[in-house]
Amino acid sequence: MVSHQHHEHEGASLAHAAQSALIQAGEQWTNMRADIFGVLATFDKPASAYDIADLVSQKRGKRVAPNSVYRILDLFVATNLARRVESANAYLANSHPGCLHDCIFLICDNCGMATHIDDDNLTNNVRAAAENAGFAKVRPVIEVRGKCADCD
Amino acid sequence: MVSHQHHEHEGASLAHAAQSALIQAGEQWTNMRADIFGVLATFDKPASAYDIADLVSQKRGKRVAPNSVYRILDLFVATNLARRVESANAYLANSHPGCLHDCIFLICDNCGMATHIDDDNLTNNVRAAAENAGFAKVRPVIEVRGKCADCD
DNA sequence: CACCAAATGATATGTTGTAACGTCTGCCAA
DNA sequence: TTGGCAGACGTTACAACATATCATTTGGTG
Repeated sequence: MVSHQHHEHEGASLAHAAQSALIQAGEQWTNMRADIFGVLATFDKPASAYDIADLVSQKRGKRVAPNSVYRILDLFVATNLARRVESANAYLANSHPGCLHDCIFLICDNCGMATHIDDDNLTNNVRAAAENAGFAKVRPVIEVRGKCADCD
Repeated sequence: MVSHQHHEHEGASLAHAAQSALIQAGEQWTNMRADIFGVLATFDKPASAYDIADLVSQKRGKRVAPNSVYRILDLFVATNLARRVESANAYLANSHPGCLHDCIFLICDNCGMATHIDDDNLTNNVRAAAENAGFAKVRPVIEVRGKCADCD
């Protein structure tokens, strides 16, 4: 297996890394974006845009509409600050923004908890298989549903 | 790569194989189920439950509610007659019902066309990686978004 | 200041999915 | 025969997820 070294951030360190990555991408780190990233990062399971909208609304004492949240989540996904979990219609903060590669998500059907694996070898094989079949600009979506160790 | 041989059905042959598989599973092959499978099988791209509801309604000259379609699609997925494409919130007929294994779907972002690859080697590696991380009863979701050969 | 671009707000609506309960039909046992 | 049960399907309502459109605010720049 191809070894791959990187830092897993959390808390303030993660927010700071996200801020750097976003600015690096030529985008602004606004208060709204900071709040949304902050809320997203508190989840250990995929968060829906509506969940986030509710919490950010509380935090600000003023309603923030889902569409504003979607806009910013889309930006986060585009800039690799967050990932969309397709099988959950929800989002996760990327624990290593700025480090570009495919992730494999594991989501527990019972408690909803999500974790991720990085295995470039595996994801590259999926990419290769798709390209072999004539696909280009491929974006692998690799998620595994099941029971986590705690719920098993 | 582990070689894997099976028959790819289409048209009436596919419907017949689906019927056999469903009965094999101890379920009934009703007119409604036949109609829904029939419509689903005409698509070469993932079909939403609402798409199917519309077409089946036409075919029967009587409104069939999405609700009913979902019930039957869930049954089809459980019995391996159909697959859910998570990244499209839609469904595909399984071209080899009765043959149980993980599929890798390729979906074109441009035209929506979907195809699938069977690579047991690859899917088993994904399973193994998840089990290694403490997950049980794993169900891999492997989809690749990109541009198909025609749209490239 | 006047202007512009980017970010966010507000409102409406479209799409996907589920819950709850009613009806129909076929079967079987009393 | 009749009563009761189970499975399939119908009907209605609603919840959850997502996008479109246009208005307003904000901060920089000539």
